[in-house]
Amino acid sequence: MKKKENRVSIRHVAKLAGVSVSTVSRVLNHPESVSDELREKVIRVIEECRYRPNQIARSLRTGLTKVVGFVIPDITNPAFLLMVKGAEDYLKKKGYSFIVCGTDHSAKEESRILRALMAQNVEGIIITCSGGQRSELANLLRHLGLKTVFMDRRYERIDAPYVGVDNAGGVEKMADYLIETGHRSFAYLCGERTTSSARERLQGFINSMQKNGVTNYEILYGQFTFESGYELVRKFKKIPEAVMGGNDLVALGAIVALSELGYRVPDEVSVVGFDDMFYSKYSKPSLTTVRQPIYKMGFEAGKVLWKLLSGGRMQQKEVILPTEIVLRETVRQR
Amino acid sequence: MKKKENRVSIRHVAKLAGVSVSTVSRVLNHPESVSDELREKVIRVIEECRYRPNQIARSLRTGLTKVVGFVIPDITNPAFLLMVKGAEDYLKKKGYSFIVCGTDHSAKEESRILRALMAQNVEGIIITCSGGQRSELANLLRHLGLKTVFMDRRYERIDAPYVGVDNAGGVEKMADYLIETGHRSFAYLCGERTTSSARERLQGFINSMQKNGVTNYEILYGQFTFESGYELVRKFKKIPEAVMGGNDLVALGAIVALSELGYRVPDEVSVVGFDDMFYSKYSKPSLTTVRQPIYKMGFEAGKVLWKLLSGGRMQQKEVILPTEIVLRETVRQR
DNA sequence: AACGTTTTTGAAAACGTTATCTAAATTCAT
DNA sequence: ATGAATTTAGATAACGTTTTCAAAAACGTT
Repeated sequence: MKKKENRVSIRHVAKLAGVSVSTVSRVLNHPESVSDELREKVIRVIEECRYRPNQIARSLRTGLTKVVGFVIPDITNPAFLLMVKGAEDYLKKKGYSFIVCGTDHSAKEESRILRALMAQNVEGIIITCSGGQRSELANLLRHLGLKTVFMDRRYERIDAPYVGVDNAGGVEKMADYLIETGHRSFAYLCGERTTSSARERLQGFINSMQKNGVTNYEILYGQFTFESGYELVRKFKKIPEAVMGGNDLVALGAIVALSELGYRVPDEVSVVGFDDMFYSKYSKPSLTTVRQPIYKMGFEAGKVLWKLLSGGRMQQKEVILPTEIVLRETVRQR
Repeated sequence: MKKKENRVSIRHVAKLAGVSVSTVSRVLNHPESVSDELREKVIRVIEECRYRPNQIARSLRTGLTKVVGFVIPDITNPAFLLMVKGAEDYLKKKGYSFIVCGTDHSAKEESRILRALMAQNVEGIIITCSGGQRSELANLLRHLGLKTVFMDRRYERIDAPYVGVDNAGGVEKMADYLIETGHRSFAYLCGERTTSSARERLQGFINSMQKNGVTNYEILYGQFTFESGYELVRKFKKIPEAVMGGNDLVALGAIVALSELGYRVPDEVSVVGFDDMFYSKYSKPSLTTVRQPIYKMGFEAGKVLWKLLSGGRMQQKEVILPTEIVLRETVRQR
């Protein structure tokens, strides 16, 4: 049996190549500054003994870990992970690795995670915060001095870049469409108001109502879940001609509650969502909804973080992506 | 403006507390070995200046990073992430942090990721491998000497612990049930045969057929996707009385294909799935399926990895979790 | 009071890199 | 050729910890 599989270090390489440690390091980091002869020799040795620089030692020395963190409310929600994937796809080309953490929607867990990330010396984070405007988060971020970009959900208490979608614009457009197609009474099923997205979407709804002079509407508050949509329907004062879900999940929940109550969708009630999540096109009837570019949002957030990390000054504090309405079967055609 | 927010190091603490660096380190790692007096003084200082040990330096010194990696085929699939969450919930109590990587079902990407993980000096990994029995993976793992546990999908070419569910048993039980309830002809819609789960489930189906002496069945091969279920139905030689999906997604796909073809589920054809994913209970009609304890599987995998990391010898190379059949609306009652 | 034991502390050496600084070698202009 | 300017290479000092080793202090025992 071999002695013990001790990782090969830069020293071994130096010795084998008959050069100094410095030279090997230079070959790795500033190859142009070493003569062709030595460079080739060193490279050969590196490949022969399959040397890989120890990232830990490198980090300690340079202070740079080439790791970024993601903080999202729910590690089990495909939407958040699609964002993460977008950001990763951009950032991995720049040589970064990733730690992704879920907070279970808990502010306390969020703080814990942020500290842990800091102890791991991540260079920066992309965060979709766990709702609320708790000052705790602001203080922590400020104190840790962590480069941060907010994604999908705003956090006003701190001056960091934000990338999201045009929530208000999206539902406003959809509400306009519903009015155009002859719907006259509405219900809006709002998600957690502690999140900026819920507030913005609600605002979009209100904007459309006011702009079009319709007053026959009802707003119910709940969460961004299927169950919430299901329950909220049963609290309607009066069944409206159109119900708008805060996202696809609540819209789907609303649809089954409605059909259990004996209302046919879309013949008697139209229902729309927001997200265009995977399943929406397969549900029966397939869901008319506002599509948001989730992956793209992550990708853009990645870009922004990279700009932050590479020291470039931010020209814009926000990037807001457009949404698109996708027409399917849950809206009655007149 | 302050000088520059230089992180406070163990040296600062030592100086402020009027003790040596060693003592501070000991307070952190072997508190019992330092006198009460000094220990308290040091702890006070640590808290006052909010000192947090630099994990990087610590890792360099000890060779231990307190980080484990997860490698899964698709970072966007809630099922995989629920497993990950299970493992994290166990392992975070032991002080670990996590890197989770998706391979996009690509063996090549998988290799790349494994190397990257190694360069990050993760202490171990939990992997749901990207299908196939490519020797590449075995070689890599062997060469890297990474502590590994396989989750959900077996990989026979290497002698590492495996935690999964009783795939064969689950579908066998379900098939038995379908036979009991009077179904006489079957179709099995198999997922990627490069995965052990697909093979085991198929085997369970065949076991039941043989045991019960039924020969009137058809096996179709595809993927673990909604679309695959949808397409496979159109290739039936003859519509069977019961179709079993390799997972819920393909079952759901089969249901819509079937209803588009004019067959009513469950009155004319029964359909069952495997997984009991989130949406299955809400689909219309709600899906009868085999539930597997996804979160628990991850949790157990976490346990096993921890045993590996803390040097304990594995008493068992495998942990196989039981499945449970959940009866809903897609099976005709006689 | 003298001596061995044990406990508590500090100095210093690692861990594997990169960066700074100086010495040697080369090039270039006279 | 000579000296100045430039390029190339090596020694060495960090980075922030933990651990080893030895010294100092405390404690018993005679």
